[in-house]
Amino acid sequence: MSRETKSRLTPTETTRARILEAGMRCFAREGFAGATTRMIAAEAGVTLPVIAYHFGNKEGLHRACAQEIIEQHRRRLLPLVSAAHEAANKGSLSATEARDWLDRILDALVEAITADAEQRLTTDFVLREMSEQGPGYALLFEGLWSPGIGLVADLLAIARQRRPGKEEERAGAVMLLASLSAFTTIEPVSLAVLGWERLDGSRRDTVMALAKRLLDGLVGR
Amino acid sequence: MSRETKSRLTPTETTRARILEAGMRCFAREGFAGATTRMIAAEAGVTLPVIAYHFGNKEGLHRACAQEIIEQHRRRLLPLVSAAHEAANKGSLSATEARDWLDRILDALVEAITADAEQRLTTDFVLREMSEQGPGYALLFEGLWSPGIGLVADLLAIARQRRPGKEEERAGAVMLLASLSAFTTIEPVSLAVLGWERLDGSRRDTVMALAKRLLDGLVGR
DNA sequence: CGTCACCCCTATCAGTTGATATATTTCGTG
DNA sequence: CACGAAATATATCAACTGATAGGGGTGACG
Repeated sequence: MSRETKSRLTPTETTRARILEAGMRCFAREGFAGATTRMIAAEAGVTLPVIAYHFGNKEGLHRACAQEIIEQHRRRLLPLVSAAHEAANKGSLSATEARDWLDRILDALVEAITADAEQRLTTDFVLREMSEQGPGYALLFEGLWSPGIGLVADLLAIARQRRPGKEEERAGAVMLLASLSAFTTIEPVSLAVLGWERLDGSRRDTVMALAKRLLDGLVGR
Repeated sequence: MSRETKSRLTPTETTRARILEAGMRCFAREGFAGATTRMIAAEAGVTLPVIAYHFGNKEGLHRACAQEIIEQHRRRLLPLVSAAHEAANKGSLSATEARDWLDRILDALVEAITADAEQRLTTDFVLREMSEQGPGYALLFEGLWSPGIGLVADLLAIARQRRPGKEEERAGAVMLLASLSAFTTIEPVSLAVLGWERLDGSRRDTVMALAKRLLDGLVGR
């Protein structure tokens, strides 16, 4: 379970890290059932049993990937999210300020979605897990998804000058974020519909503007 | 390929129909890769080779399911869709009329989403296929998805009093429909977030109202 | 130098899956 | 009833998957 080693980045740790990264890529691309342990091992440059040695089994690796993603996002998004959450909870947030927070969050999400494949790894992993609900689902739901929806819902409530906690706001938050799945889960389909090859510069702006208009509708302008 | 029999519903045809239905259920529930031919055969009450006898192989069955869905939807939605499409193409549609059509389409979609499991079969099948892009993908994309998006995009353009065909409207249509995936692809997740058990009466109204508000945002009220 | 824990590999297993060769049944038709 | 074609079942195959038993190499430490 705990793998504290005295010196950092021993050869063992780099092997473990390589497997973890290969697992992320494969799971994000193929899903838990679709990714084979041989595929992961090959991509990590190791042989099959090494995975079991470090992570127990395929499920263990999947959970470890989910945990890694949660910690990455905590490191990256914690300042943004905790500040917003704190302000929202204190009740010291005006409607327009809440709307600003929502804009910023949407910006960050569209940014994450339109990033290059390497950066989209975690996004793809998480969204795929929300559809499949594999071994890492519970971790991601509790550690990432549920709190994220909660934050957006609270901000929505403040922006609409209602008291938070209502189901309506949570459902709205869920649907708003789901609208972005057009360019994640079913991205190739959407790109084919639009005749786009990928989501570069000006097209990202288009998507961003559309997300803002959807938000407008939710907030009631 | 062609299986025209003179008399209707010969025992052979009912076997074929049972397999088709079992395939729909299994593919909708587990996806193309996840559903096993044995699972389908058992659910249809036949043995393995019968599937191959009627459909060639697993891929053939999957394509046949996709084809069946397309024809079902054509029969069911053709009056609605073709009337809307015709009106949209003739340019004889006012902005408010276009908005009415969009409302009606959203109603129908939310209705389809919140129906019981049996009725959601085709919806689940289609959406799963948009994510996985299995053997039946091309059929569903050309026969259902792409024209559907096109219709919504054209109506959106008219409702906004722009000329149709712009990428912006198509992207908006894609995102609007994707927002509904909150209660299809990732339905269990959303229900867990909301503390709901299922999407019954009043909750369906909530979702419907939210979809309308998202549409408001797209149209610009 | 010995040895012992740690790390990684080769080889192999049992279970599952899609497919099919072959046998049996069913049924219309003469 | 006879017979042949269509429809279904039995038995089996090769490929693949997750897992692991067992061996070898390496380095820290006495």
